[in-house]
Amino acid sequence: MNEHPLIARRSLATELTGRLRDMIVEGTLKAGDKISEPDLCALFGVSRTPLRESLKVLAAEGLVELTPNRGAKVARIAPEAVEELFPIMGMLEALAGELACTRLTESDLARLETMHAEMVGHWQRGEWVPYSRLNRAIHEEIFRIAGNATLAALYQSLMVRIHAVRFVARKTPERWAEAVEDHERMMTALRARDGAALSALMREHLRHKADVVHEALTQNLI
Amino acid sequence: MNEHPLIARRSLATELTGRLRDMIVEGTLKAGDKISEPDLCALFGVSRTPLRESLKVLAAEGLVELTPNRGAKVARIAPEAVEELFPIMGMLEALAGELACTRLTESDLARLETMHAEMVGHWQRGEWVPYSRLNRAIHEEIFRIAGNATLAALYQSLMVRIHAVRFVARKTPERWAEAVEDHERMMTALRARDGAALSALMREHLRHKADVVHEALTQNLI
DNA sequence: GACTTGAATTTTGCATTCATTATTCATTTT
DNA sequence: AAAATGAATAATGAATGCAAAATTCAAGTC
Repeated sequence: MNEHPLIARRSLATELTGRLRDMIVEGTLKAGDKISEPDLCALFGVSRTPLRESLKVLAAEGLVELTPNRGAKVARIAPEAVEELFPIMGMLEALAGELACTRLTESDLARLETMHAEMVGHWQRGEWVPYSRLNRAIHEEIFRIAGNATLAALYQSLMVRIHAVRFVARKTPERWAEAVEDHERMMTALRARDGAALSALMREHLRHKADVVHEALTQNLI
Repeated sequence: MNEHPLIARRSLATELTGRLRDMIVEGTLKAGDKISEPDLCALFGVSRTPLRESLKVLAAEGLVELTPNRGAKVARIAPEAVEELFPIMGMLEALAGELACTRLTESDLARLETMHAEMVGHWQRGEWVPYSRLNRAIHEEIFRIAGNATLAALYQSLMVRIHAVRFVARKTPERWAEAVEDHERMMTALRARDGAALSALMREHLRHKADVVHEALTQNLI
């Protein structure tokens, strides 16, 4: 059925919003950077109208700061804001875990087991980048299994806001081991389909993550 | 100090965003309504540029649906989306309650006691509108006490999304009594500064609220 | 009479233009 | 020389203009 999917048509503003969001998240545009409308217009070859529309959207998302008559800057996330976000994200992860337990199929579990094993392998070999990627993928998979699209989208949007601290969060060996240990416990709870336990574990896992970031933020400022 | 506060300057787009959001939340613009750019421009006496910017922002907030080349409609919230939102809001309320318990001062508690007593009075006299207003105020107060601005803002933005169901949620006498009972228990937990208990209660309270809405949605469609 | 077809009209997306507000930089003043 | 003033320049905010797309509606076909 529906062999010919709708031809996706995006407005320039929508396209720009995505590209700029990527540039901010990937660090091409750094926190605090002034965003010059003329420069970006030249870069993308569009006029100011769609660019300004997308800047307004990014401002609503909290990625850009708009000051009247003074233009746009890439939002500089305050350490306090990060510390406010982590408990929230912890709760969302907890909910995701709880829901995931109620809907988990055998194939879901098998997939998670594979991903988990692979992630642990990367940890054992000290491969930070692929470890991070799988870590992220596992969390996303749990949200997918949870089956609450609004929840997943909300988590995603909060995750984007703290993009700046991703690089800061270089874990010490102890912290890294702690994170892997958290994941081991999470897998145990998943196998038992113990929603309450998984929920609590995921919240604790996020609390640990918050600690890591807090340490990084208080030691060497970004 | 600072007798002359900064003169707040808002762009037309910002002003429009606020006004349109109010119109949608208050029901002046109803869910599913087509939003005609020329009409609204005439209504507010502005050109299309700032109006379009504000529509883009409202679309990002989920209040408006924009279809390429086909204009804007007031977003029609799907029952599934409502059911996805309630567990999320429940978690956020739970977090707010937990945090509030750790920061609650005597004067905070006194204020909540007053509000609660007044709200119960309205319930006893069957005064729905002032009851609702105080109910809302109490929840907002708990978020204020929690001291996490990001959390409060997030809750607020989700609350706005389900504006449409506010009117549906005409409680039956039993449901109304249940809600008041929930609030009684919440006050008890607050007095004892029992964060875990309050957290659980607030989540349950939201679950009840979700039930009321679910009943309304399945019986008579909006 | 219901269903197409296609021109006329309206609406939308984007570029351009104009007015207003910042910013920069040279000049003057202390 | 440092600070203050003001002209020149650049950037932003908003309106207008224009091309492309969608909608409307009347005429034609089955």
